[in-house]
Amino acid sequence: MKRTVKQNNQKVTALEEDCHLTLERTVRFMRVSQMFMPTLREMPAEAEVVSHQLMLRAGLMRKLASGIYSFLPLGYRTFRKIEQIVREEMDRAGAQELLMSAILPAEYYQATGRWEVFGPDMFRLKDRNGRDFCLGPTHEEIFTETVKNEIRSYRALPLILYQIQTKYRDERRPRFGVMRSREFVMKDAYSFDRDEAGLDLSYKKMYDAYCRIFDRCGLDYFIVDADSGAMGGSGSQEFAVKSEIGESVIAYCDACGYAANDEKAECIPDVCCDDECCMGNDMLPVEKVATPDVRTIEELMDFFGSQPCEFAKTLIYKADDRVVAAMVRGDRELNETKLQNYLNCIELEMADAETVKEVTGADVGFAGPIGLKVELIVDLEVTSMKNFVVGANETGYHLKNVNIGRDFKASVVMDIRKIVEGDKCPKCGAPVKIARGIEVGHVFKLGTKYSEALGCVYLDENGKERPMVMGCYGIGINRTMAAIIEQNHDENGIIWPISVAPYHVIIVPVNPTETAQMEAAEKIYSELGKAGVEVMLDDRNERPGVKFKDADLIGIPIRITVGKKIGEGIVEFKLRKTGEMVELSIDEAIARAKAEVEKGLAL
RNA sequence: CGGGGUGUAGCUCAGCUGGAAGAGCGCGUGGUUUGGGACCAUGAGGCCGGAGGUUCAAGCCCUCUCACUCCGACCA
Repeated sequence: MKRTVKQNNQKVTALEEDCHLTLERTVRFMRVSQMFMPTLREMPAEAEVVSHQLMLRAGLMRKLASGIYSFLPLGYRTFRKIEQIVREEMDRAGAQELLMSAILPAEYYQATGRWEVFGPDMFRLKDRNGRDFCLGPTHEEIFTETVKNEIRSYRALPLILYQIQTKYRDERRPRFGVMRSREFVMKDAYSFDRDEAGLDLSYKKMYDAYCRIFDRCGLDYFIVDADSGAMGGSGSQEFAVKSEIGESVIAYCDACGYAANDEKAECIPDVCCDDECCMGNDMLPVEKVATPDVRTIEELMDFFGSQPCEFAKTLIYKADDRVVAAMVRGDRELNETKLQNYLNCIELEMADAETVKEVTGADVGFAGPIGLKVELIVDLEVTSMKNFVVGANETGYHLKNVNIGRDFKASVVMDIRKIVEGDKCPKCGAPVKIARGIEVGHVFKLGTKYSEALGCVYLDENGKERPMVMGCYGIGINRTMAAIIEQNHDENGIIWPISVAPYHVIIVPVNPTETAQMEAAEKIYSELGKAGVEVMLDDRNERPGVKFKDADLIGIPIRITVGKKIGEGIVEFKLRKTGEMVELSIDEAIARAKAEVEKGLAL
């Protein structure tokens, strides 16, 4: 058999494109009277955010322990549909699915040092022989190891592998139901390329697949530049669903489309206020001012009667084993991620009072740059300030008219502040806005961090050994599900997009004791099901109000109500999303339902 | 990991100054109902989170502990 060198931009035939594998096998009929669907009338006390409340109320899931949930039939159907969308789009992008174990031996993590880095966030256990294992919090090491063991030649690259697997992280504070849980399902993909150019192609494929996935899920999302954090690597973007309850803070620009999360967002230095204190003034002589009990910026403002931007604050940090100082304008916040990246440390925290005293010789609140013995990282913006106030490194005193360059020197000047609403966009200069988002997906260019640590190498055309260039790509399935609910609900319950709805249609006979109504309902039920529509029949002997409330709560996109007008052959057709309701003949209702479902799945 | 809050029926919660464990909803049974979470009758359901202590007497007071939850810190 002739061996061919795979290209990252390989061509596939139209037939292959059409027939990309789908594993979907779905029950299409469901009688509500038979269903395990424990809906709750009242709001569960433990739930704070809407998605969490609705997932419990609609009987999608139940809690087993803090941050650990079981999915019930209705919830699991949607869960699997999201998985399936992810699967289809990964397959379409040429990634290959496999499944790694959830329980993993410690040695792989020890090899990259992450056995220690993860710390208590990792669920650890021992086998009967006392060997260390963990429940996998992420799988970079295992994928890398697997590929390392099997791939030798550049001919086998590029390669993208993925799995949809349960992950375990012993979060310090599980929150918001499934949004931050200790057990969750993640799609994680890993790309292996010969070089950076190959990585760029693989990354782009995954990026495009992600856009399709979140579009199909009906989500409104940002794609933002992100910090690659402990993952290491050269570039990273986050897919964040717009939501007030999101834990990612995003700076974005309507003018040019720039978006970055707040850890990453680059800050353009602002000239602090007006010409009064900044522009063209000569440097004034330094003055020492007694400022007893004046420590915070607010107190300083009162004391000096001036603007916060006429101060610079000096923050003392502990970075692993060393102590450093960081300086930002008085009204700014330090971006710890930026500082941490520069310092290349694992732990970064504000120094305790004792350390501050040791380093500055003064109590907390009087730290300043002059005479400090430790490394001093100064924010870019400070360099444009003149004659400003700093701590004197002496309890009870500040210094006035201090100037960088003349009075003290920075070890390094760089952007270390946090972006705020109204700052200049780093791309185009327009004022940026700040929003919150739920991180549902993340793509990273890892580079060779893991392949080098684990010896995942290949032989190139010249027989030379080179580390594979890797990328990794995650999507939180549970979190995506919750995010869809956050963006698609009203006061009555969930409003599923058709693409992920547990069933497409629910048929509600108003009075199940009326044979005419039941017969018509049964007919619609069987015809829709035969046509491939997923359909529920609410055949419970309940009052109509109960059935309507449940139908709304569980968010079935299309409701067909069979009531009194069945004598005239008329039923009611209602869309959950718009509330639009029309009276149609049975056949028209069936046709309309089929059309709506087709439209909803077309994306 | 720090700071708060809450643990009483399946769910949501009340329970006064320490003195016989309650309501609404849900559930079983019989009946009446049937267009937005019905009504009547009747019934089942409790280690008052756990342990210790104070007291003649503890759901209630004290100590410890566990769980859940919120805020913060932390978080590929």
